[in-house]
Amino acid sequence: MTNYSSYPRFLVSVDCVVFGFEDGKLKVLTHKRPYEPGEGELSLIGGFVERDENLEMAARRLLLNFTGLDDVYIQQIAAFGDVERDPGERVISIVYSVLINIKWYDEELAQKYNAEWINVDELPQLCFDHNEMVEKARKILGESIKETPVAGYLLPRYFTISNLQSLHEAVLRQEIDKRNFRRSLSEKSYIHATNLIDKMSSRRGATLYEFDL
Amino acid sequence: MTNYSSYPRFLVSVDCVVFGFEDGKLKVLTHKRPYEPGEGELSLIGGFVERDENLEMAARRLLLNFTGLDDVYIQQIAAFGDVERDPGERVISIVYSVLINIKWYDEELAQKYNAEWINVDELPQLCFDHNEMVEKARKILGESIKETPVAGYLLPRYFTISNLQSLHEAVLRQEIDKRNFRRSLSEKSYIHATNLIDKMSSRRGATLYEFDL
DNA sequence: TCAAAAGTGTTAATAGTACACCCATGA
DNA sequence: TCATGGGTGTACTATTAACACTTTTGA
Repeated sequence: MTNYSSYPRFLVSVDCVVFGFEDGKLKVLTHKRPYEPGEGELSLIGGFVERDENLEMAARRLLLNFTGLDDVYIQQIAAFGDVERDPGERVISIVYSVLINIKWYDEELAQKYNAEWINVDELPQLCFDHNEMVEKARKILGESIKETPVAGYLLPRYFTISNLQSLHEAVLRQEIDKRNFRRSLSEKSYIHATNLIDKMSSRRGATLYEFDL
Repeated sequence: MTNYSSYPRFLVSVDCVVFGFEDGKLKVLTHKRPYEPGEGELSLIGGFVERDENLEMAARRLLLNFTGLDDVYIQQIAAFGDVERDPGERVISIVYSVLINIKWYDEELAQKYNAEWINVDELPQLCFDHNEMVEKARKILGESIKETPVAGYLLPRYFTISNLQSLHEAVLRQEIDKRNFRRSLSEKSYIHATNLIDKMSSRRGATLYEFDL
C-alpha cells in the first residue's frame, strides 16, 4: 500500500517539435488546434499520455498517427509545467524533438489535420508556450548536429555535401565555409561517400554521401 | 469547455539530485524512504507536485523543507515516465539538479529525515530509477562546470584555486594540470581574485577568489 | 562558350596539452 | 631547516578560421 492517495493527479501531455528540411529551410510541423482551448491557433503536434505507455511511446504513437511515420528520431527536450500554461486545465507537458525526412510525410494526413510546415525562422505565435518549446528544441538540435549524425534523419538516404551544408547553415543560422565544412566531414567516421552521382542539382554532378547510422 | 475529460491523470513528482562538495568529493544527498513502496531504500529528495505550484516551485519547496535552504541553484534535467518506474502507482517524475553549499545544510533536518551525503562515485543502488537520474544530472553538471560559474554554488563565497580545481577534478573524474587550470581561469570573466588570504590550508597562505554571480 | 554548382590546399590564429621549479611560511 | 601547499612560463600539438581558383558539363 502506498500513501500516495492524497496527492493531486495531472493531465500529462507530450508535445513534439517535428523538424523537417526542405528548400534550404529548417521547418517545423504545426497544425490548427481543432478544439478549445485555443481552437484554431497554431500548435505543435501533441496529445495526452495514456495509462499504459511511457513518455517516448506516447510521442511515437502521436507521430505515427499524425505523420504516418514510425521509426523517427526522437529526443526528450524538457518538461513544461507552469500552472497556467494551458488555460483549459493544468497540463504538464513533456517536449520531444523529432527529426523526419519531410518527403516521407503523408500529405493526406497533413490535409486531414490542417497541418503546415513553417520555416522555423518565421514562426508566428503558437498556442500556449509552444514557441518556447521550439526554441529549446532548436538550440539542442544545433548542438547535436555538430557532433552527431542526426542530420541523417532530416535528409534522404543519399545526399550531397551541399545539401548537408545548407542544412547545417539553416540549423545554426550561420554561413559555413565550404572547404572547412568538407574537411570537417572527412574527419567524421559516421559519413561516407557512395559511388553514386546526383545529376539533378548541377550540370557537373555531385557525389552522393550516406550516413552510417 | 475542454474535451480533456476523458484522459487519464497521473501523479507527478519532482526528484532532486542535490550535489554538495566536501573533502574533495562530489556528494549527493540521499535519505531513507520513510514509506512504501521502497520503504528503507535510499532515495533522492523528492515529492509530489501540488496543484498551485509549477515544477520548479515544487522542487524549491521540497528543498527548503528538506535542507532548510532557499535560493539554491536548480536546473531541470529530464522527465522520467516509465510506466512501472514506481511500483506503488504510476508516477511521472521531473528531475532537477541542485547545487548547494554543503556547509549551509541543516544538520538537524538531516537527522530528522535520515539524510546522508554519499560520494557520487560510491553510490549504492538507489530506489526506482534514481541512479539513472544521478548519472544524467552529473553528466550535465560536468558540461556546465567547464563553461559557466556554477561551481560557485558548491563552494563557499571565498575559495582558493586549489579548492576549485579539486571540485573540477571530482566532477569530471580526471586530474587537471595546475598551471593550465589557473590559466584557463584567468580567461574567465566571472571569477576574480580578492585581496583576502586563506591561511587555513597552507603555511604560505592562498589567495581567495570569488565568483561574480 | 558560358553559367552554375562541384571540388580542392595552404596559412594564420587560437585553444589545449605537457611539463618542473621556486616561493613563503609555521612548526 | 624543512615539509607543505602556493604560485609561475614555455614549447608543442591540435583545432579552427580565413581565403580563391579550377573543373565539369548541359544548355
